[in-house]
Amino acid sequence: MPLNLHDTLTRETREAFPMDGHSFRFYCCGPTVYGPAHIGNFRTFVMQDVFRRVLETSGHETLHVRNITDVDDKTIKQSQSEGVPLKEFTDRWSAFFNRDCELLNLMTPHAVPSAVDHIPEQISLISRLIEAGNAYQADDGSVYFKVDSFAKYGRLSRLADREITTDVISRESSDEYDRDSAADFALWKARRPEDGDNFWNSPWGEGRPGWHIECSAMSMKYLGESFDLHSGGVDLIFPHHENEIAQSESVTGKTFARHWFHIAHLMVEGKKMSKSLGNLHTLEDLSKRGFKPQEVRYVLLSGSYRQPLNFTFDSLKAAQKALSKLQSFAEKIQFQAGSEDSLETNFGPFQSVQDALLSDLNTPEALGRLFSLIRELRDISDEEELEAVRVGFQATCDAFGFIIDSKPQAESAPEQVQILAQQRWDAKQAKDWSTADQLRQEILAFGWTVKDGKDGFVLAKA
RNA sequence: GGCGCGGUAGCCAAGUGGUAAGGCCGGGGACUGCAAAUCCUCUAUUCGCCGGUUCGAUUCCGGCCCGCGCCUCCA
Repeated sequence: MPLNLHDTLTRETREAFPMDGHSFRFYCCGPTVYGPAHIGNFRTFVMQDVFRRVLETSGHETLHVRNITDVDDKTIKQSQSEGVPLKEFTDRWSAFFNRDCELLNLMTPHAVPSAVDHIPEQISLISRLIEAGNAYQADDGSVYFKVDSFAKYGRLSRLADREITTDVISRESSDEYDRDSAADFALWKARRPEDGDNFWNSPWGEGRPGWHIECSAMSMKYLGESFDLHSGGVDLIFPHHENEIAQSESVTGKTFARHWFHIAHLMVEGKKMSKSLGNLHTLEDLSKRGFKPQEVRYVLLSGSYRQPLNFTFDSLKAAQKALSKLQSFAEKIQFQAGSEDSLETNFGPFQSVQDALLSDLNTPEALGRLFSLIRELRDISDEEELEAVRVGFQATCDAFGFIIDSKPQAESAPEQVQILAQQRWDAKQAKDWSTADQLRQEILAFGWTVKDGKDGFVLAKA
């Protein structure tokens, strides 16, 4: 069964398949590294990760590229205000981003190119655009893409016939760059005093690349002039992806990306995330509030990627419970998580879960089926059947990117607490209930709680 | 104004032209010295409002109300 995925360009759900019949090549617009990424950003990256996982658990090979945007107005301004060189600044936030990705169990892309590391490639692309008559240098030294030169401009966003509103005109007049038409966008930005040391030499003088050109240059370098799929948040449809198509196809004359995959935004408590509302959560913030990255991942997968998803603390708590339910199931079937070096492809009894994922990455439907199946499969005792359940559960966890293990790493309690807990257990074995209860209170005073099992106790933070 | 999306139980959220998945919360039960965990079970005569098409619509069409996104560098 193939993976069917909605395509923004055609507005149809189409089969996503590798054009070379072998490896699925796709590009994801990565973060601008000027601060910590928030969970809205990660909704996009988590969905892209699941997309890759669904391909790989279906037996496809992938070639996954995700860039780092490390030069733009924000990175420059922010690094300057901190008095740090741009590279040092962006390296720091790139590392921070990578750490968050690891915490969320995102598979590492096969290539993670950065804009600053690909200045020559971008310059080369711009040169070709000028030669082909699709770009021009304005009086201020900047180079712009001539939107009128690309007939298909606006096809992706369907904004081709949009009117120039007063809003746009006022922005244009306050723009510090000169261009022929308000729709034209910068490929190369001439050096300005406020850019400081952050400029590079080019055939058009000192300056820096515009935003859109980096993704064209890097995607084509690593994936070829024509590749299988391009992805990002919905906000990138216009102008970013529209501009990438114009630049790339003007140069190559070939279809840039065959499939466009866009992820809807995350809302927080029914509202758009914004700094002013104070609802821009990061993994670090949520961790301080006691929530684990995997729980965040679960919430991000609990809604359809094509619809805005409402993030609430209630849903985060629901995710905790739901995951512990999977944990219980894993313990019941004595599941041991395998290595993630290669993903399991045999879903077996969990086939219907994979089917839901293959149906336009319907993660909520897939989760629904997973929980229904768990109820049915938990009482299987035949060892052969049980093994098939374990394998299928592995494939399921691999597809969602969940790490479930039947042996949870218990937080090690202070020695004092462990001694008390052992004493309590001994008292309990001696049926000395009053001593046992008293010790439970003492343990609680240390912030720990005891859970009894058949053969012993487990300590957990209260 | 232009383009686009959505309104499903207390919350999150799927889905279908044929009579509403799943998770959380809540109720009941089993188990349990206590506690927790775990398991079983129950909970929308109804899918924003009003019309239309149809044997039948939450699902298709039209109108209305409400919310949201994008409209030049925000995932």
